[in-house]
Amino acid sequence: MPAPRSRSSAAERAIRAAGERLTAPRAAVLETLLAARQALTHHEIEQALATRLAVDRVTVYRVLDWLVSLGLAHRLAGEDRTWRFLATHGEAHAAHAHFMCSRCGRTVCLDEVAVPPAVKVPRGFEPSHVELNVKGVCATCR
Amino acid sequence: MPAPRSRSSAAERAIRAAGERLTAPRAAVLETLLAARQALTHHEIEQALATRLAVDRVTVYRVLDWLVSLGLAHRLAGEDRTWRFLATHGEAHAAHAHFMCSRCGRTVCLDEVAVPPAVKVPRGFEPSHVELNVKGVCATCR
DNA sequence: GCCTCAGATGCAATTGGGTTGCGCGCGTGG
DNA sequence: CCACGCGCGCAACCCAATTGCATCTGAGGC
Repeated sequence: MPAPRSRSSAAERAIRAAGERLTAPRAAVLETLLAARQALTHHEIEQALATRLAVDRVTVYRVLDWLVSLGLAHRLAGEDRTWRFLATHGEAHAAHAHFMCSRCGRTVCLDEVAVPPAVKVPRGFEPSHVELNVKGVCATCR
Repeated sequence: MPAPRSRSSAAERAIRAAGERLTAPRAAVLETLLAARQALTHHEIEQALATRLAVDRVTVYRVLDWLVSLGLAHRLAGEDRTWRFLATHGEAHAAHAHFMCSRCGRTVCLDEVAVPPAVKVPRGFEPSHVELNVKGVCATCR
């Protein structure tokens, strides 16, 4: 049960809780990610921000890197060779599946699909996490 | 039981069998892929070719695209936003897992890991194939 | 409330993987 | 051996992402 719209947004609270400096670009980017129902490209984030706050392209990149390093966001490499970002909604979802549309690049989480928690890898290799990606065509592209 | 080095290489035979024009760059690229024990970047392929045949950068890209469209090769998007290619050794391996090193990008097949053949996706979505990628650090990078 | 400064931002230039356009060359079928 | 259409090489281009640097600012200390 989220508090009935406190003065500080969930994004701001998360940044404060992490003991990091709270700035307008950071809050805006994280809010955008938290509100998204699918993985967003850098470009999509920039567009979403445009209506509320002018943020430099480079700053968006840096904020995203920073969110990833803090564990507040995920970075996904898509088929179109662009990064897509996803907020980690508190859940430390170690592993979860994604659906990636080969036509439009749209990427959504598949929470119902189980991802093998551990896999057998060659001697000396050290796995950090497992990604299960389903490629195909999304509903709107069909 | 491969034939004891016939006049035509496996690559040449595969191209002929596909009813496609056989050219030096095509044979050389496919031979390189078939000999590789891991996924190769465009750059790695170019380097491997350099010792035996001068092939233009663009030609390598086009040959690779062509191999993929013929189903003779796979294309993988890596974390470093570069394509990596893998020969499909005859096996129509619909789904198989890969290990990707976050440090050097090295990508190898994990034949022992089972990939779920079918997954549940949202209504209207049409999955074509499933990719299971294990991210981590490889033996040489540790 | 004001000062300070490490760290965040904005701007411009750069990198690098990948792609495209086009004329020439060559593999293949006749 | 010839003709033709596809594949090749060259050069220019595209664009996501990165880097360098000067300026600005959030947040703790006074």
